[in-house]
Amino acid sequence: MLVEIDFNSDEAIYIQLRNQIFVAIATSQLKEGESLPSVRALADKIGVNMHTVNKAYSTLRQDGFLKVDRRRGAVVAVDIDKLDSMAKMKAYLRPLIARGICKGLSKEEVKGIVDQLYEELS
Amino acid sequence: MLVEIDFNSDEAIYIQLRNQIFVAIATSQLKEGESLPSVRALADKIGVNMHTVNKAYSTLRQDGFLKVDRRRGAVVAVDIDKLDSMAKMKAYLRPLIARGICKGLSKEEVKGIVDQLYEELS
DNA sequence: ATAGTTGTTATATCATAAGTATAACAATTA
DNA sequence: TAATTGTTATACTTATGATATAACAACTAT
Repeated sequence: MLVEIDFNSDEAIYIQLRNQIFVAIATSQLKEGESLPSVRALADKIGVNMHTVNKAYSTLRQDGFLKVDRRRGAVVAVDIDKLDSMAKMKAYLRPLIARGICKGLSKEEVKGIVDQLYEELS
Repeated sequence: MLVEIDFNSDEAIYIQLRNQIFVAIATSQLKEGESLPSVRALADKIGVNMHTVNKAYSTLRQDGFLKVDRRRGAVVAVDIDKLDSMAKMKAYLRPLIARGICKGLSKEEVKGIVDQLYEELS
């Protein structure tokens, strides 16, 4: 699993890290049951503080993407709650779609992008 | 144009404001060429500082949603750049779609939500 | 048993961003 | 002339992100 952090980005490091773990799980680079690097190891690898990685792991655990196994560390364990996931997706999507409509993007164009991303991330 | 700010939200006030203006423009509650409330008036109405509203207006201007006419104040003027808008939409969407795939959402389910939002926001 | 590693928690510090508070400016409007 | 427009400047407080040590209980390996 490769990690690329942009230190000049306006996006928080732990958010960048979380997003890349999303992508890694979606693309099965990280599979269910697989262990993630330890917070200290990953922090050392990408050159950030331990707590920054820990924050990413903590939010991922709270949002049902990881579980902590005392023996194996942080383990990919996706908690499936379809209704909740649909509701969150809709909430996250609303301002984005509104923005797109303002800019004249058609429903078909947006759905085309969704298709591209599913192709890219599945 | 009604504005609702959640002061307990983790989302910045000027971001909440910007998102609601996205929705207002998309739903034609705010039409092309129409004037927005003055920064002072809107700030007073929703109970925040003038500069918070000004920051929302400034980012909207920078991103091509408003223009400033000295005579009429902040005016809705959407700058259409299809390629740029598509690229931004894809960039914003990527981590969201990755998240959805992790949670087992199908391409059809996501596109269904897009349909709902276009219905709701057009 | 000892030493090391796991995630986690607790403080503390620093830098940046968000939000507030006044004040002023040039341009426009009534 | 007086008031309002967006904008800029300065200063302050608060919240958050990131870093830095340090420690803890639970587990692993030697």
